[in-house]
Amino acid sequence: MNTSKNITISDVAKHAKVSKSTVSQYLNQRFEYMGAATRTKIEESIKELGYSPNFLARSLKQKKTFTIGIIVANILHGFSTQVIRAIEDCCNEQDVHVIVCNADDDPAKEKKYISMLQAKQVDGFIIFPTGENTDVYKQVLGRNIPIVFVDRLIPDLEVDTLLLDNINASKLGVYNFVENGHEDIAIITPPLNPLITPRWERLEGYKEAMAECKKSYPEEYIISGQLHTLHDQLDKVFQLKRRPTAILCSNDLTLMEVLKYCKAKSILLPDQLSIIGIDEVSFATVYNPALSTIKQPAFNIGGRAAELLLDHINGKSSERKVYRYAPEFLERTSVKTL
Amino acid sequence: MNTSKNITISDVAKHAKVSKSTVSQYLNQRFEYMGAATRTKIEESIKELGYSPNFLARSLKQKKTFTIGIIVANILHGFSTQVIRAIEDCCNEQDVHVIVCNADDDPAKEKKYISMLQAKQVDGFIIFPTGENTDVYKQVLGRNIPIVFVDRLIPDLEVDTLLLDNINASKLGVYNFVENGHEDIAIITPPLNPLITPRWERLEGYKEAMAECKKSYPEEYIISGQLHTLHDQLDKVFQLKRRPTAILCSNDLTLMEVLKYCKAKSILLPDQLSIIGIDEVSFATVYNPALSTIKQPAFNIGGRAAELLLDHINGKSSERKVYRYAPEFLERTSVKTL
DNA sequence: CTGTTAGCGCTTTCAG
DNA sequence: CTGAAAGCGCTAACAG
Repeated sequence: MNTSKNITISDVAKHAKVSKSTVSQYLNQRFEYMGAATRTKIEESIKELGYSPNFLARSLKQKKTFTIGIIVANILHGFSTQVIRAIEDCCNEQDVHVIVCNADDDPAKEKKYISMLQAKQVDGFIIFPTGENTDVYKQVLGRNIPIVFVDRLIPDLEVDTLLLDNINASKLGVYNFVENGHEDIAIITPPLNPLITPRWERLEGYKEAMAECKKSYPEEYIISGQLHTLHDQLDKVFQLKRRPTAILCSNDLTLMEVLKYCKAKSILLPDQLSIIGIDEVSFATVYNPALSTIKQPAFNIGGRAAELLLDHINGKSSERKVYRYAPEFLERTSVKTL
Repeated sequence: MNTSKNITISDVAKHAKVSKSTVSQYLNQRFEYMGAATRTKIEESIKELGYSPNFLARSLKQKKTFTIGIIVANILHGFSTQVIRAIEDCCNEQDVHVIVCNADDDPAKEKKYISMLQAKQVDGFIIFPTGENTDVYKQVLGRNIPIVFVDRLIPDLEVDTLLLDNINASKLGVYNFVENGHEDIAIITPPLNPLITPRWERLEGYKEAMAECKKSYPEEYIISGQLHTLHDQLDKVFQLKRRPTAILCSNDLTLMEVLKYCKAKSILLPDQLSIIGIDEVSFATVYNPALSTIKQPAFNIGGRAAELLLDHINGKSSERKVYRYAPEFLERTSVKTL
């Protein structure tokens, strides 16, 4: 076993008294036309010298790095981390590496990361897009580097996109409230940026379901804004003479805000307020009361995203399309029957 | 802007009518002795051609990838993800990339990842070691690739190691129980693998604190085992005539198990059982009751780990040592005063 | 079945 | 201030 000095394929070749290319053949498992003796010689030399091949050099030559980049809009969402885990599992099986970057909902950061990863010659991208970098996505695609989008739709781009059936996710929530006798149902969501698909789709689903169920709601019932402003907004809603008896939380982060608020104001769940959250959270079952949630099939989404990307990378490409995933309602005990 | 074909430094050189090396100078910000005219010419050519440099080639030449690898024993611990976030923040500032691998508490997987990352020529490692790969760590060190360990001590290795003062973490918990009048205090921990520092140190802290406080405990109060066996073990403990009134959860995962158990058995917190968890959890403040926790300064640990590693990589090395971090007790309402 | 040769795209002396 | 040339470690024809 060597210390310090890097040992290369030539060293192995010399030691085994063969040429570099023969060693290279060996490394790439092309034993077919190789003498058994040669093979063992090389094997031994590699062991003795403690040689390990330099991926960089190989990648440079092959123009392929066996590495993909993931750019996630906001790593703080449980959904993102679950999807990432699934992608990693899938990629590891095929010995492809994954580099994860968190754009922090900042298009400038996203752009920077895309450039960095391109410079690193990643073979493809899985992106949870911030939405404001269509030109950058186009440029990547123009270089024939495949992309798969997750969670958000980007218009006018021929790219596979996987996301929740958000409309139905919200509907599931509203229906459950209605079935349990609720009339005054509010929704809470992060800022309604039109570029962020799930947000407005989930709101849309809420509106549609409310209409279908013939429930009216004052505009204050659409509680939306930066996380830290939500507390004050909730305050206002709860001072309305027509107080909501139920709130649909459009993601895990807003759910946390509602929980914090209720705790601070000693609002008893579910007696004084019923809640349902879109996105599964780790503590849903152990919370008091157990939280009813609408789960995204994060694992399936991540796995499929990885498969699709890997297929495109390997040329097993098919037509690009949008894949919608059905939400799953997990009924627990945070909705009171009125 | 080009499509498909890769454009290289030579293309830029040609377009700008200078030599490759001049362009290289430009890319590396060595403008000092460069004609202003040349500089603008190159700048424009780069823009026009949509050129972006190939990191791989540069890395191959410079024998430096500006990439570090993180190998985490188990990504499911909230602590791990927090530390990783801190490392990433620190590295991003210096434009170094991070590749994260999850060993899943499996030494074989850890070994495989270390090899892969070495092949990728990472400049250094931050490892949450599984503990059973000392020879591999040595081999890496032998190649002059720096390592920093986090969370777990590896004997006989001259490597910076950052971890919690586990003994005192447990003590903080026990003391708080005792101050609140508890006599029958148990601890719950994952399997007591002697190679996994925090586990036995936390148990040790429990024992010491109990001794200091002159509290006795039957051996059943040391509840330890794989997560899925904990439910049954808790059952046994609660059938003891001397039932514990308090449990110290030695990490976030065991805390979850206790919470699940209490929920299943309708054990009321904190009236029928007081609990404190080591490791902060996202829902600690919103839980009912709010959970008292002992927090690790994950952000500081991660940041410092990155700094130390980057220093070693850049040769600004100092003596290797063990850094201990003080735990922080966050008192909330999951401990009842008897 | 094995060796020779020519690069992959970039950096880096060293001349000019 | 700029260019020529060598080479990082590996792969891939193409001969032999």
